Amino acid sequence: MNMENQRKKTSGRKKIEIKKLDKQTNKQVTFSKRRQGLFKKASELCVLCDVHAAIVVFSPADKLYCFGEPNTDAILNSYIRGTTEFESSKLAGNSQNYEEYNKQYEEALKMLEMEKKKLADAENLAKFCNTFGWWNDSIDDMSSDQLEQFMVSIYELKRKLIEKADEHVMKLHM
Amino acid sequence: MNMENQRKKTSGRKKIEIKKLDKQTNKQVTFSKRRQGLFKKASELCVLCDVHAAIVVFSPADKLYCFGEPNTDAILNSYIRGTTEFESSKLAGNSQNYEEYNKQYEEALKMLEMEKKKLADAENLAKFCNTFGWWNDSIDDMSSDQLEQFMVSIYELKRKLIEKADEHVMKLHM
DNA sequence: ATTTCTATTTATAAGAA
DNA sequence: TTTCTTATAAATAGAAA
Repeated sequence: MNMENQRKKTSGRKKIEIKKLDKQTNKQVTFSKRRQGLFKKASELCVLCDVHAAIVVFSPADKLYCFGEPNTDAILNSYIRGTTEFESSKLAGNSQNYEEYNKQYEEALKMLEMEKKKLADAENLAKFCNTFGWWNDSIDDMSSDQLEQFMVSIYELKRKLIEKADEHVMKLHM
Repeated sequence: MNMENQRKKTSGRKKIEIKKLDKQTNKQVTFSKRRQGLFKKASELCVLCDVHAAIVVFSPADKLYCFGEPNTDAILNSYIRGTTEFESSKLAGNSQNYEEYNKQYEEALKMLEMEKKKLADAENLAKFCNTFGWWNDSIDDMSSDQLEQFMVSIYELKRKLIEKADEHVMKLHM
């Protein structure tokens, strides 16, 4: 390549901020290009992953463009009915707007599970205590054997809990 | 950087043919990545060109993912009606889906709150037990996490204690 | 299922047609 | 509105985590 007199034909791609484009013409061109890119990406996704998808876009001039694999209507029908071939219960997220919401929900569920697990442990301890009737009778009434066994068991449990505590970092109310 | 012994950490991106991926795991990963990319592109398109769009995709596991600007239902509604007006969706199916979803979330939150309350109670019990030396080892030197685990585990004990403990016994210790 | 890392492959902003 | 060119910005395949 003649570096000496080979001027760059273009300034090349420039970084742009993702915000509403001002110039109408530029907006049109960008829409055209990016819509093509979007549909291409969608197509590749469908082929590569063997999945169905549909896209509906309205141009700046309110013209409708759509993509569908196998076809737009089929996909949208599935979505709208939320059933047929696809169960609505498999809904992973209703839209990008719900994503944050969804995350919160998942988070809440996760924490709930952890709490349940903790309570399950407590339940085991309770059963253990019931076995020795500690709460029905007075400690004074326990035989020395029973008492000793009880304490040993409590120690064991406590040790396990301490070990386990290292795995969990719950700061729910700390 | 040491060029001599600085091995490339990855082979880098490879060109791939756009055809159905065979390996299930790879398909899953690719789907996740490309779906994100697709939604991002859609989002950028909507912002840059100030337009509306919606995407519906079913994952390899038949989970539904969707994107919508301003929201999926509105766009699809417009598409179906063949109009450019963006009315709020009146599609019962989806409304129900959302409501059901919302209900589940609220439910989860409510239960989480209850669990939190229980833990708070357990904490009080732990302090109580410690105060009266019910445990041979002091729990003072337990880390907060350990302590919490411990407290959770004796939650059930506390409940039974409150239910069955003799007022007299309690007063003896107090 | 989502995400990290990084070498490469792709997509594209500009400018002009 | 879509296309061409090209320098550069972005997306992402592969391997793990």
